[in-house]
Amino acid sequence: MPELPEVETIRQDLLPLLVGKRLQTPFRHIVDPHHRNLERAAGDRILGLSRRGKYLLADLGARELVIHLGMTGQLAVQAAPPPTFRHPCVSWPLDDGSVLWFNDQRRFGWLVVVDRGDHASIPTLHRMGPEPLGADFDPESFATAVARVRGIKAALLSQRLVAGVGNIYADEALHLARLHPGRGALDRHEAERLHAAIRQVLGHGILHRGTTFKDYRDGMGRYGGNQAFLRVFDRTGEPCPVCQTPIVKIRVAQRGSHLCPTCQSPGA
DNA sequence: CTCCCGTCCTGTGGGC
DNA sequence: TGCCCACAGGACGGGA
Repeated sequence: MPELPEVETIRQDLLPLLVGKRLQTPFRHIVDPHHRNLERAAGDRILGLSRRGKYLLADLGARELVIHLGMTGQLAVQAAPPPTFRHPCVSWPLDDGSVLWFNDQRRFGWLVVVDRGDHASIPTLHRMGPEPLGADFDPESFATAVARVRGIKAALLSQRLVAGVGNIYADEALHLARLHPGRGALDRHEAERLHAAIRQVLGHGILHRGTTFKDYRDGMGRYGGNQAFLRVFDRTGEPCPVCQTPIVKIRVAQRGSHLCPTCQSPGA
């Protein structure tokens, strides 16, 4: 499940392989409504590769290629398809003989060409909250926002309070901030703890080149390294790194949620 | 408008 | 051993 650190790692890997190259006619290996208007970008040159939350944005000048990797999406830029790409969805030749390969086992990923900056057809991107590692993700605005929420984990996953947090880093940040995922409105101190925790877990995730829980690979097909540093995610029954209480897994916001029942008591 | 929940998809693993 | 089914989850969209 690529979240902000994984997508940022892929962006850094692919940037030098894509910028300056011209997209040719894409080949669709499968029919999927998640892959929209790709033919519109045939002939466009890739001018830049940026990231917004979990979305990759390839700047095509008048247009933009928007990529969301979903659960299992993988990208590679090379002449032949990586042998591990057993579910190829789109292969997109570039003008230097290399190919942008998109592989997606569970097909929750999105590939969409839009007019540059026109995100109206992509609701989550359109309403995306501030970049967590940017200056406009400030504690004051965040505290105001989380003072109104019904469930803090659902709010984090919505992308509207802050960009790029998914299930893994939500659990990690909530544990670091000592907040139960089912908590409602947060007070000022709690909000400041969570704000700092989000920055820390995402920053460390990038430094470790992402978390490979199962499927994630970087832009060169390599595993991430952050899984060795996870505090609670997928550590059910293992001791809390703070107090040694066994980590439990519960359902919050329709998602599996890992937490320490001592550090993250529901009432605190 | 917001909130909640079903839907999409396939590999995996537990139960029998 | 082999089969079946529940489960995993990001974003969307329909209904309340």
